[in-house]
Amino acid sequence: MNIYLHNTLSGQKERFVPISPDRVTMYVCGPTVYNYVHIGNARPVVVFDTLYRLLKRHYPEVRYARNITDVDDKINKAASDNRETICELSSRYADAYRSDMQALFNLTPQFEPRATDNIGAMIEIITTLIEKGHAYEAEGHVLFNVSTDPHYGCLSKRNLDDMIAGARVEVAPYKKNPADFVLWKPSSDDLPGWDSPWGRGRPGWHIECTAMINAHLGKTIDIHAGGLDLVFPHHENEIAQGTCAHQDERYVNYWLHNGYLTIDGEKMSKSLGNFATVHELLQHWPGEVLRYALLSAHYRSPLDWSDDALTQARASLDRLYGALRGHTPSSCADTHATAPDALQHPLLDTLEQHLADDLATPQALAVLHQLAGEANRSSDTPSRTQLQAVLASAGERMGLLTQDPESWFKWQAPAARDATGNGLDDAAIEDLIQQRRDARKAKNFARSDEIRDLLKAQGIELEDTREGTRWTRG
RNA sequence: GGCUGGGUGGUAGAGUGGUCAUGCAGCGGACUGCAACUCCGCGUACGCCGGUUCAAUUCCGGCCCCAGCCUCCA
Repeated sequence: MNIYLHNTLSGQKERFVPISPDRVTMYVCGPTVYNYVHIGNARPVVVFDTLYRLLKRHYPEVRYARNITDVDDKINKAASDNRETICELSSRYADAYRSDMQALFNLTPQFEPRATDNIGAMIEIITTLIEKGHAYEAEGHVLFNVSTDPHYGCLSKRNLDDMIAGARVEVAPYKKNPADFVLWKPSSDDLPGWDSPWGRGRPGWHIECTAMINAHLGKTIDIHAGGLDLVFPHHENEIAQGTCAHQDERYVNYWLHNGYLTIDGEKMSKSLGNFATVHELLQHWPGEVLRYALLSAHYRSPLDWSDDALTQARASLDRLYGALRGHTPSSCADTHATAPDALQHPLLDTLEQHLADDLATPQALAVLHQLAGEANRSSDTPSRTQLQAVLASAGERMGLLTQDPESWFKWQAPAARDATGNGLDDAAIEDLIQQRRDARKAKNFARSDEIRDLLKAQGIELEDTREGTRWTRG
């Protein structure tokens, strides 16, 4: 099966052909850790985690790196505002980021490089760039000279003249060209800094990714992904550095960019302040609902984030998990990722084809619902069990449906749990259900309904089945 | 000003030159002590104006509107 990906470089969907058939290299731009990440920051992680899962099924090895930027002026400012050290602050939010991403059912990449662990590699590249005449030193800074790169602008499809005409480029007096960007800048004593040939200083934003890619994945990699807002200037500058440092060797073959999350049609961003953090959302919603919502639109389209979208995502997952009820997930669920032939069903191939077609997740989700319908309709137990296994495996390809269905239905929001006295615990619920069962046996339906209404007032929904009464926390 | 995307039914969101997306919500029916779950059935859409065509939501042209990038942002 061929995999097709939309490459920002060509503006077209292309067949994916890795440099080596045995090993795919992939790098996703991670966050700057000066705060909790918002759900928009999680979109590329979830989307490209889905790509990672797809690639793992088709290639023997996928080397996946997702960086953490832990040196940045925003971090310096936040730490100073909080009166804590830069290291304390960045470590805390890096940990929060990892746990947030895990809560969204993202697999952990092989490499999670931190900028501050790779300063040496950055200094090396900067030195090379100076030697080759692509960078110059000025007033303690080292700048990349964009006019030495004839291809500058190839990713974002713009030329230098346009950018200068835009007149929004910061024009520092020491720049040869207004579009030149900083590779290294001086640090005063109160700021984090490292010794370098150009004095004590710290790296500019763009150089870290290039250095870490070179260090962990190689000079030329297959896939580099991130949010649309990184196309310019971040990735454009990376290409300039990466190719100029290596004799014009290609830096990245496939550039992938996800669209924005919006709120009321407006881009969610830290600077606008219209964001919801993953940390906060997880107090009210299961992580899987957030993941489903993020996958419900194609990754390159804008996706409007709202409570209604989350409510719909949850209802959709209720349906899918409802079809899985009574099915015990296999103890080694992740074998599905490496053994795609373990289960056979035409819809599994359909699902795989959708995912291989530039991550058509909305269509893939539709396949999940088709499978759920088939499972619900099947009357005999063996075929139902088989369909449930297929559905679970299909869901797992997208990082969904990996939980025990009963746990899904009994999930209680941390926010509700903390508000004591509000939520009934599981034992109290089971006890009331037992009382209701007795009442029903005695045909005391008034009492039975009374208990059901009482539970409903607490957000607990009951379902009477042949095997007994199930309940769901609404 | 330059450059990108996009406008689909109540809603979210795919897709296609002439037959079905799918979910949620809604309506009718079956099931149920009554419900819930589930199943069966139902609905209507493609920004505006032209053009090409036997046929356009889908192709072409124009227009309107929206979002984004050009500055830190996934």
